[in-house]
Amino acid sequence: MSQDELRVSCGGAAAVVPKDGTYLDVKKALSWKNDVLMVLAGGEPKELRSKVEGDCEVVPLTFDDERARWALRHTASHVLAQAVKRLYPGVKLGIGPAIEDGFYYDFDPETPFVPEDLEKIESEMKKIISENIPVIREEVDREKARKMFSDMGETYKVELIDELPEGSTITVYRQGEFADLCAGPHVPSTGFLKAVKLLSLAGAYWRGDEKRPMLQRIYGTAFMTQDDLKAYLDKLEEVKKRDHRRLAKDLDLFSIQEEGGPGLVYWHPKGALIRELIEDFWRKEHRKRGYEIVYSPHIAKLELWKTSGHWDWYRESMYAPMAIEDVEYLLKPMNCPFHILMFKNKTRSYRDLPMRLGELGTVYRYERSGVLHGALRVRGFTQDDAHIFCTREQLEDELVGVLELAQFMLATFGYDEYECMLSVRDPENKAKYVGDDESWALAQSALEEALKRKGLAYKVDEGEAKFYGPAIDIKVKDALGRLWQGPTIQVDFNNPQRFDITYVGEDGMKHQPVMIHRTVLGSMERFVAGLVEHYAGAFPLWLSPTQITVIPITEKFSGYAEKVADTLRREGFRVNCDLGHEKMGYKIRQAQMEKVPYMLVVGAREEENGTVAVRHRAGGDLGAMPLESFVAQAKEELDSKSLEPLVKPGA
RNA sequence: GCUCACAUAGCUCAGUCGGUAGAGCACAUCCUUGGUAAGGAUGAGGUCAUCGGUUCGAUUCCGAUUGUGAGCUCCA
Repeated sequence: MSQDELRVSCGGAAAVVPKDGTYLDVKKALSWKNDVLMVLAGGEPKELRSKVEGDCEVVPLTFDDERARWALRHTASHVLAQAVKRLYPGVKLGIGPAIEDGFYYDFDPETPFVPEDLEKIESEMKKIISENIPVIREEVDREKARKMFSDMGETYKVELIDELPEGSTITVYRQGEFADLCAGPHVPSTGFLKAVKLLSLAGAYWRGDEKRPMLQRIYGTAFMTQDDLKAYLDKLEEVKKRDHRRLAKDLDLFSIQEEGGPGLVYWHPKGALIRELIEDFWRKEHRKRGYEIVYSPHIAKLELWKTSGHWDWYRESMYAPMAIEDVEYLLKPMNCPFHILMFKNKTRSYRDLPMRLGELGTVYRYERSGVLHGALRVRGFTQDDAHIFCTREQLEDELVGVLELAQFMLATFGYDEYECMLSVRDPENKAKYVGDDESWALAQSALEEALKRKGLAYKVDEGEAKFYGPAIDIKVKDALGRLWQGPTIQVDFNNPQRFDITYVGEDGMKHQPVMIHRTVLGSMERFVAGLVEHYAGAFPLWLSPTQITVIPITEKFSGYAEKVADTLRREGFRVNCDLGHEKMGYKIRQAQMEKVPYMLVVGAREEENGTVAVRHRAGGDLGAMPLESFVAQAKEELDSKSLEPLVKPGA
């Protein structure tokens, strides 16, 4: 082997490339397929177009690898920008990164884009892709880059260059007539893009700062094949089908009324029933674990909110004060001050601790109109709130108890996967937080220990703590793999101080309790909306508003149908007896669309034998079985809060 | 709050290049008595989000307001 050659190995295979060769040469030499987008050389991710730096072991990276995927999509965003520049030369470029499921590019157009423009832009992108333009990386010095982009009128790019730290390598990527300030990496040419699609158009502030100009962002995505792209678009359709706003309307669960005001939820009978069932479950599980359930008012004197610190820290999220007999009152955005007042109502002993006060407390927060979203983000909502007052020594055990409760309740609803975050204070900026180092250390280690004792993996999120203490934030994964804000548990040393609450210890001295703020479900509005999407509207038996529909084949059997329905009602089921004079197929369709778990079809055969022909909304026809047999199995399903149907096909 | 888009019957949506509107589903009545996802007929139902402007005339064009959606930002 000559000195002008480099030896590259890959698994068992090996190749020799010229000394100034690139990984494209390696690709050729090793006959890699075109799905290789990047390589790992000596463990470092490299573009295919970069030079081989020495003898090394390489690993080809395809779309399955996150880095390669991001490179491909990042190139797609450049193609988008190139297409836009070809069609609208006066447009100024913002930034255009790859994101989780695709990419976007921010533009400052002379005249705003309209949705129809996307089609035009997309077909120009396809042209650029078919031209298979090489994507070339180029290092430039700061002055040259600055001049280049200011000559092009790209003022946003110039701003970015000016903010790059001293001594950093500035790179420009060129593809044909188009050039962009960009750190890379990219795929070697535009022809590597096989399936791209532009998805939506939206506003976005320059650098996410609302004081800066609003740019127009075009979102898109890219895959290796049209089939994969289609699968992704189908998934978006599935998400749309499960949308709680759609399903809540179809299933008549809740609404938001224009006449009533934005962000305020109206729970219709069926939605209210689901909520009631969840709340009953919530109360039962809390009482079991030593919680006491309370109610507190909806308004309180402004003075109270000053004491709690809300007036200083939370004012912009609160509804304006109302004057009542010359005293200002505020609608509550949180329940904590009320629970503190209850604690404070009499002298507390260490024997009273831990004191766990729970409340399904309805709070109101002023949310900016643009952030409201169905029942997920609203202005009035009911938190499943609780505050635990305990000693420092009890803190860790209490936190474990909260985690156990949270895990149990979430599992009941079918949420088995979580991501836990430990939100701690920003070590660089301790002034932002109240309380001494010792308290913070104690709180943090208690939270950490509790997570470890429950065997929960977690990530530490610096700077995400509330001003009064560190927290555990749990995100739960739903049936589509999406993450939802779940339980949050916060340790608070601040409010006990502000309200000067104490208990008398064993030593007869006054001590300050620690406070834990915690919610398991979050809010009833958000939780039920999340459940609607998680279950795609098909609630498990115990939560279904109508659990069983009895369908007589003809009116002749309505007597038997009513008898069956009565029996089921006596057994505690929510039953609808469909005596309408439609055909059976029609009634089944109605029940299917209402997502009623069980349909019992009864006709001559059933009446004669005292049976019911059972149909499950997902499992279909289960055949006939004695009514008692159905009742026994369905009761088991109901009482165990089973997520799966437990009624088995009859003989 | 900001950018862009949208607002027609309970729901999903047509439509009017400006002359006060239509379908399917749902609803009501009647006929049909039918074995596992839509039987038939008839009927009722809309100040085309609200308020202004332009016009002989506005649901249609323009403006404002309200609400909704996609995002930015923020959060239970």
